[in-house]
Amino acid sequence: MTIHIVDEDWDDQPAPSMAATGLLREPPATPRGARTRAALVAAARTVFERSGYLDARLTDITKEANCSTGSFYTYFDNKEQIFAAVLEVAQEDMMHPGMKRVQDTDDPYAVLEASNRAYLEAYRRNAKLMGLLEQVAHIDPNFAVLRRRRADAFIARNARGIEELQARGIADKQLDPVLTSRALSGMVSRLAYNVFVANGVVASRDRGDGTSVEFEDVVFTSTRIWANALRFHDRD
Amino acid sequence: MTIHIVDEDWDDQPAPSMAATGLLREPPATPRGARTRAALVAAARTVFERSGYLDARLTDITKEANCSTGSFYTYFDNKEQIFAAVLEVAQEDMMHPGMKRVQDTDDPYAVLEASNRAYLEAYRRNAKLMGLLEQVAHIDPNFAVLRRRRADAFIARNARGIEELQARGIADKQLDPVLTSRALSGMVSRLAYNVFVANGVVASRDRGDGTSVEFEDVVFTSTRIWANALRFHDRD
Amino acid sequence: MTIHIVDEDWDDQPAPSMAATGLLREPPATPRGARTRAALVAAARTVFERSGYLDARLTDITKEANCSTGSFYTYFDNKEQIFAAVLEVAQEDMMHPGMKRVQDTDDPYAVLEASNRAYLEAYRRNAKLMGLLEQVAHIDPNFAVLRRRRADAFIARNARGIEELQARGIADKQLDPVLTSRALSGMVSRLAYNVFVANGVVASRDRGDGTSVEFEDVVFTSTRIWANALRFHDRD
Amino acid sequence: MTIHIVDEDWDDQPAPSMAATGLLREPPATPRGARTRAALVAAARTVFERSGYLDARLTDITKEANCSTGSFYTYFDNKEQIFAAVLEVAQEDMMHPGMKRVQDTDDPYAVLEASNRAYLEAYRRNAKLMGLLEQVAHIDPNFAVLRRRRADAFIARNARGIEELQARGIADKQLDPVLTSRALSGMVSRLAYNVFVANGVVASRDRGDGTSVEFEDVVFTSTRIWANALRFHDRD
DNA sequence: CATGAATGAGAGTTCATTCAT
DNA sequence: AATGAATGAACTCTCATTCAT
Repeated sequence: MTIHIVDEDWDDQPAPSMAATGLLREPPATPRGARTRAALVAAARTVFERSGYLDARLTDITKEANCSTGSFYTYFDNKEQIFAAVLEVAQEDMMHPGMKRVQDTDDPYAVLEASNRAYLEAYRRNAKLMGLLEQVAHIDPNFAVLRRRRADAFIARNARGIEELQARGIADKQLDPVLTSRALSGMVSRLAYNVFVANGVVASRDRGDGTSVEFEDVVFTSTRIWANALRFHDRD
Repeated sequence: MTIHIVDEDWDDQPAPSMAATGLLREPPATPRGARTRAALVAAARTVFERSGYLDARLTDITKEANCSTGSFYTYFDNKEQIFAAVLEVAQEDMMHPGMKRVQDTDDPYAVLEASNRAYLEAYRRNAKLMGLLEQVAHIDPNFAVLRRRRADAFIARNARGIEELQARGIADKQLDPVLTSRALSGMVSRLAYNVFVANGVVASRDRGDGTSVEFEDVVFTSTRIWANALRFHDRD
Repeated sequence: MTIHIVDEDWDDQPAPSMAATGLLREPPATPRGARTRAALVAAARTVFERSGYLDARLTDITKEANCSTGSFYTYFDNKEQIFAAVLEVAQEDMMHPGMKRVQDTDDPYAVLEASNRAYLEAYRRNAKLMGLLEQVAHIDPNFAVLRRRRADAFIARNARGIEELQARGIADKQLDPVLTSRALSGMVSRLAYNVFVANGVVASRDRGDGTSVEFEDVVFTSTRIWANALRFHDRD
Repeated sequence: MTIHIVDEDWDDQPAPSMAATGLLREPPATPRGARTRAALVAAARTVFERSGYLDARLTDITKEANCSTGSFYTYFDNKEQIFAAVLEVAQEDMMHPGMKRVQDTDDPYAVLEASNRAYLEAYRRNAKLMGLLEQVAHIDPNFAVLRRRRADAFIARNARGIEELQARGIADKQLDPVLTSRALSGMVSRLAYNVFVANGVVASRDRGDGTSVEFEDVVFTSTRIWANALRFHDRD
């Protein structure tokens, strides 16, 4: 079975992703240029994660990269574009999280679980950046579109997975596959955001309690809700 | 049964709401003052919904309200504070959406559905504002906290509902009530956002397809997923 | 002998003083008015002493006086004018410090000392206000003139005293009476400022040592320097 | 002998001077930058002397320096900081007034006189700026502290001089060295202020008389009062 | 006389972007 | 390619003063 649960935010189709953000420039010609560009992107990630997208000033980035203001414009047009470049780099890790796909089993629950775990691990690993993307998607329509595109691709695929399961009599036939896919995919990514991002940003300053949730609990609950929602158990 | 499905964003406990944003000033002493203040809040909502939080200039608001910049500062300290006031006003509508609570039935499914429908209707009615809140919560930590607080109250309540159902043998006992509540509440509010807000913002400019989702489908799917996830049907 | 050492800042000729600051308005007609005006002046002193002249906002004063902004303009034209009114009131105390004039003695040193002590006591008593006047005289030319006029009157009188002593062979005849009067009067008022005002404002935040000077030491040193400078001792 | 009469305002210990105002930024990297910065400082001095500290607008300064508002902030944080820079430059001249120190003589009176003359000449040369500093010290606590620190260093040194003279039997032993140093140092600087600054500011608009004091008279009187106060003459 | 809302010119400050070196 | 100074439009916020009630 091919269900790849989840992910409104990332897919592994690199093609459309950056087209959305618009035309990264052609790569630097000289190795020196490549080095500078890379330094800028790395610095940008650092600064964005430290200060947030809005508060990051271009000069913060160039300072962090040990280069001049002018050099920035040799490689990027503006903040938006370098943020896209940061995403580009991180995408690698989000996309190929090295999850040993549980392909050998036919147990849908096991597949679901593996998929969720892989996603949540990647999310946790890139939590700061995911938070950033969330922020930026709410600020810059271009990134909202980007985010949306990726999500839609995922949703579509999961929707096909659901359909398949329905056809095989394993999943609740009353559910609309697309809408259900949207709902459940969104559920996991939102939960990931709440647990891995917001807990760090919001909760820490606000709560005294130990509301930290165990990672395995998140995996288990996400998976079980998916499975329940689709009524896997009814097979039995 | 007392489950009041969902809502990460609003609850009907007025107390903590504005305390978070801090101290609205004492209300105007004269009717004239009250009128001006109200005009400003209304203008603010208009401008915010038109331009978004970040692009809204204070002068846009005063212009819209037909008053001077100075008057703005008679009633508010800054953009943040007037946004809180806008929320304050809208809260009313979100809180008491006039849902005829299905109290006469003991059917958990019916209760769930009524609750979801009421929530989704209110969300749709205030879609622009909800989108705004989402944006601002990602920009201003104060509003992130505000949003979080409200959500937590809701989640806690729904968690108790779930526990109760578990005790009565109606709901899947394997699920952690709090985490499940978080996941499912988040699912509905995220879905609402995607359907009522993002579709307007993102889709319109980007999609040619008729991705508009029928309202009733959203109600049905949300409810069914909730019910399935908790395994209501197992009773039968 | 008639020497009345010191004071660049105050004299007992009330007449010219306020003319300089310009026309306090005619006093309120009704007793209620008088009360409001008095409240404003008292409040102004409080606020000025708390925040300094520049940082004192008119609304701070009216708030402190429990009256409306509008009322302020019933009695004063602006901040300058109410400050003049504050000075007017305090002048009383600076002018008639209840010093039992040592008239019965012919010992110039004793007279000097009594005069200095009386001045320094009054200065210390009104230290905050004196500091304020110093500040304002450096900001508003009108008050610089006011201050100058008062000082000049004093200097002139002391100059006459010095002349007299020179004539009697008690004081150094090489000294120009007016310039000497200026120098020595200025010395005492500056010392008073440094000890009673600046020590509180500047030193406290900056020094850990106990640089507080004993009041009697100030009296003694001032007096002895005056006496030495004029060469009283040469008589012996 | 080592007495270096007077000066509450300036000393030649460069160390603590600017530390007080805090952290001038690192100097411009290019000559062009250095030119702009210098132009700004010069313009600032002009504008400050023309309009006073309070009335000087940042745009007045940039206009005078023929540069944009932005450039100002390339080199300074605010008005306070550029004022410190103006002082920094002028300090040079106040510190090393080219006074041919009368080192060859052991006559305390001659030393005193030379010292006073040098100080008063420097004061007169920088009269406008000294008036400015006086004003600013009464407005901005940072500069009050700065002024105080410098004065204290001077006072301490002169106090040691007085002590030495007392030990050698040349100066009145009844006087407390520190307090006396304070009083007499203050006397000269205040006199200088009155004669060189206030006469220009206040008198011009207010007096018709020819109150202009001869420079040599000021030197003579200051010196003689110092000498008398310490009872140099008693040696004879 | 008292009230307090309304006014609006004008100040400081930020920072993305340009461009001469 | 790299530098970093220069730019200036744009924005927020203050507060003395006015005036209708």
